[in-house]
Amino acid sequence: MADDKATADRIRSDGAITISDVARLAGVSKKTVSRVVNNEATVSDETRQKVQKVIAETGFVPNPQARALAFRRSFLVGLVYDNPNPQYVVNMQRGVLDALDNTDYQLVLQPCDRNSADYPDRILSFVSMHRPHGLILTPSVSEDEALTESLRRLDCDYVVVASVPLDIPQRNIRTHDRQGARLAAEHLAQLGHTSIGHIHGPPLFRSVGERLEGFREGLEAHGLELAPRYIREGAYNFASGVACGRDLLSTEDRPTAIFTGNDEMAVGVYVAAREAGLRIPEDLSIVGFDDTPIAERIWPPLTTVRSPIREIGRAAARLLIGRKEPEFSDLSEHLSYALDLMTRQSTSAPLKL
Amino acid sequence: MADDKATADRIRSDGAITISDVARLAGVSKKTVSRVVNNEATVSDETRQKVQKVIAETGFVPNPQARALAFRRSFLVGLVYDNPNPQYVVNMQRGVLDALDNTDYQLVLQPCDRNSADYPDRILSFVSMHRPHGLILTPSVSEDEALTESLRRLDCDYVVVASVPLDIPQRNIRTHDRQGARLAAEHLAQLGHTSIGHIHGPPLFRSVGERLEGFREGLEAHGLELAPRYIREGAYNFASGVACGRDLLSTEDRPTAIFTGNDEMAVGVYVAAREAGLRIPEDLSIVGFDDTPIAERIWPPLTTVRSPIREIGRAAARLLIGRKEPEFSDLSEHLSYALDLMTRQSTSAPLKL
DNA sequence: CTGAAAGCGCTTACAG
DNA sequence: CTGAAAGCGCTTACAG
Repeated sequence: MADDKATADRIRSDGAITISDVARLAGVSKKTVSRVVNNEATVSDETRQKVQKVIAETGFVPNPQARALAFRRSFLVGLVYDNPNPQYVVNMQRGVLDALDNTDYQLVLQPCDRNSADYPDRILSFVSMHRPHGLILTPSVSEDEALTESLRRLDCDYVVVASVPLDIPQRNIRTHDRQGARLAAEHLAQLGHTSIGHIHGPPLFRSVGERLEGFREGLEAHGLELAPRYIREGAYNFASGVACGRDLLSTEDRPTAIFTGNDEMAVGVYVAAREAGLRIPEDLSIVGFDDTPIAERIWPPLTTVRSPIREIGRAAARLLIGRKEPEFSDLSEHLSYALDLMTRQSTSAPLKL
Repeated sequence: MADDKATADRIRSDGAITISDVARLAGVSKKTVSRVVNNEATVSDETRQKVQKVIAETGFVPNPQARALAFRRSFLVGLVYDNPNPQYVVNMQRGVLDALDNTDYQLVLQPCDRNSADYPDRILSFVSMHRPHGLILTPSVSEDEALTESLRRLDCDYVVVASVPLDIPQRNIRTHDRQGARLAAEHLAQLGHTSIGHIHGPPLFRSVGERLEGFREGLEAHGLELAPRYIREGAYNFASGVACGRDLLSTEDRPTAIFTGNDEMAVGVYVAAREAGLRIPEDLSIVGFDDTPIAERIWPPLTTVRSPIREIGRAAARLLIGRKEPEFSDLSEHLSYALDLMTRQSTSAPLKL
């Protein structure tokens, strides 16, 4: 009783309970409390329960800064991205935050630009300064094998999200862009299109090649060809969609359908079609990629390949933190994501069959 | 020489230079190095230069975890938001990241939901656990005075972004939503509209009242009235824009122009107009708010009030970290932001004058 | 203007 | 299975 009061008095006035308080209250050493907190096996059930009881009663939460200093590793998870599409970024963030919810980890943002002078250095200096628990790399940075090698050298854990197998499976969340693009091709082929164009993104993204090849394969499966004169290179943004769309639609034997590497460029093609006096889908069918919100809001609503970005972000974060947390360890079935085709009103059979 | 080698040998093999290394190499105490790093005044020029030279040569970067533990304050800046608009979120993030660039601070994301059961607690427990350098609060969380009071009690610094004066000026970045809405009203009045509707957002946001009142004031300045039967409450999202648009346009004496509280709802009104067989802008003029990317991508491009969100994010972060960094201290002229009207093709004179 | 000691709240390395 | 000591890399509080 008197003892309880005396110990209570020693608890700091700002209300923060420390490991020493818990140790004293439970009548064990700090090291034992540490063992319980870190879920180490070698603690007797009796001791563990005694400590857990005190932790629950006091509301003790270990100080992340102190743990980080001692562990030489912080509780930050870095999300590294160079995707110009805000919707992609937000969805990925949401997925990661879903997984980090109710854990000790915090999400810190690391946008980057592979063309910038300080490109890998900024990321690497974040890593060596802050020693994050790990990094989640999204395309196209995820495809920079020089970067991942540097991370390994710095002993920094990471997960890559990519459309191709890039790293050991335990570090790779795969999206089947090739298969998704094939769905787009089959859809257009089944509608009866034969003159079909494609606007792809910057070749820096490995997904660009995957989508192109998947699309080509899908057409070939229906005896169709993707003619080189119907292929254009865009920049994954709206303006390049407008420009490439104008270009493709200005030729005499223009395509009757266009598949774009993302929704942003598809929306650009809408503008080019309008300028050319072409109705969608009667005169021109359009298929996008990503299923971002604008796909549903624009008129006519855009047929597009759906990529479950939020789920992918969640899986990536779980994979990263799951290496230590046992409850997240069974992820084998989530390492790879198939894509769907969202069929809307921007596609129909071509008029001039 | 032999001495140099001996000291060099003592530097840890993982390449991390510590304050002790710098102190030894510069022939001063750790405390003096600490003074230089933290820009404290009471160091002689000679000593300061000696230390800075060693810091430059060794590439010493103070360990943020150790500093955080000793300072009882981390180098994290939390961005707290409950805005459902991804574009707003991304732009705000970009602005904050602009300001944090080349500083020691990292951005951590704290999305929240004021209707959730763990609403303020999750934020407060982040604060008491991670002791962030400060928080940036955006609408509508920024308007929760119970939250800011709790933050002050926890001795947590913060900056609020809001359309009304909410806190002491040193903690408040203001956006002049009222004035922006007035611009929208004047534009429609000058075009000759007299039956004008308004779809506002959830009253939880103070900006909703500001925009409504500013719009009303702008109309009244032109002798026009905002009739209660032309006012609807939306949810700041696409679906509610469609629903409120349908509702407003289904009446016999429907308005010839609609001002919506954000672009998302404006795009919803496009759908309702299309369903009702109304042409934009000939039969119906629409004005949005925010100037998000969709405003330029949709057809016809949307006239909307532009809010410089990225700049606001930058100013908020500079204000927060500027309390200590002298180079950011002159911010008086950036504490308040006027809005512009982006006039595009969704507005014109009404047909039935 | 400068420094030696103690401390921030944890974990590691070691011992038993 | 458990603990005492030392250490992580800084800053605070104090002394001079």
